[in-house]
Amino acid sequence: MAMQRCCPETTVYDRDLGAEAAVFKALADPARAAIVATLARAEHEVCVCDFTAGLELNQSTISHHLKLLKGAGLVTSERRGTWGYYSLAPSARARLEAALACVIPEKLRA
Amino acid sequence: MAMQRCCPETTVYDRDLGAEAAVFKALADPARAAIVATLARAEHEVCVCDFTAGLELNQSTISHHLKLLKGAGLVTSERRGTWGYYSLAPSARARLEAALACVIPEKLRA
DNA sequence: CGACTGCATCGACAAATGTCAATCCAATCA
DNA sequence: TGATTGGATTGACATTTGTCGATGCAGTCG
Repeated sequence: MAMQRCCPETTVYDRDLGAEAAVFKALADPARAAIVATLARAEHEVCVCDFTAGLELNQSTISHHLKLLKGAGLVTSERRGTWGYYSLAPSARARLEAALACVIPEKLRA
Repeated sequence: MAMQRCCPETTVYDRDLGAEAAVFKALADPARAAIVATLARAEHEVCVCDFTAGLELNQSTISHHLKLLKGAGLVTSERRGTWGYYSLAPSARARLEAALACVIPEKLRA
């Protein structure tokens, strides 16, 4: 007797999700999530010194995380004089929502 | 002259975001994102063999990713006979939405 | 029973990641 | 000008991660 198929076969989602995965990766660290959460709640841009004061991490480590977030396009930075300021990128939430919608679309069974 | 403060100071978000970061980390890999995207679109559970056939990865690698996703609580698995089946966890989308809402709450300026 | 098959687990390994100390750079202050 | 300061960059290092090959195991077929 031939072995029955395991199940009605499913085609694996084949579009490349590298970009979506990259967006999630940007938030896949507690420190970076905290930075973004801070920016999202702030009424104005946030000085780097606030992060170095508030997070229990070395200054260079924080600088590194900020750089990653900026690379992911989730935050923007501006330099005024000696100080550096970071803000949530206007599109940040939309980008996250889009990535989520791509991986787990809202629609329930059609 | 005393150096003026850099800006109105901001308090860093202090709740631990380790759990939220972990959820994002689960999707922070293209292969895992593709697996979840497949499950989210499937009308029924998906056999492991569909993943090994559709993804260009070693069988053991796929098994590893499935394990991570299960550990993150995003998928559920069932074993029937020789075959293994995976489904999207019912709470998967809600968990992601909650994590997103925690990091970047919906509200705009109050 | 014995051969086979689907999937999980283990061991190994290269690559990526998070962290810190040290250094560098530009702007400010005295 | 020279000293100081905020923050970025570099180098080093331990840990984690993604991947594969080999092996193990339970269920199936003959």
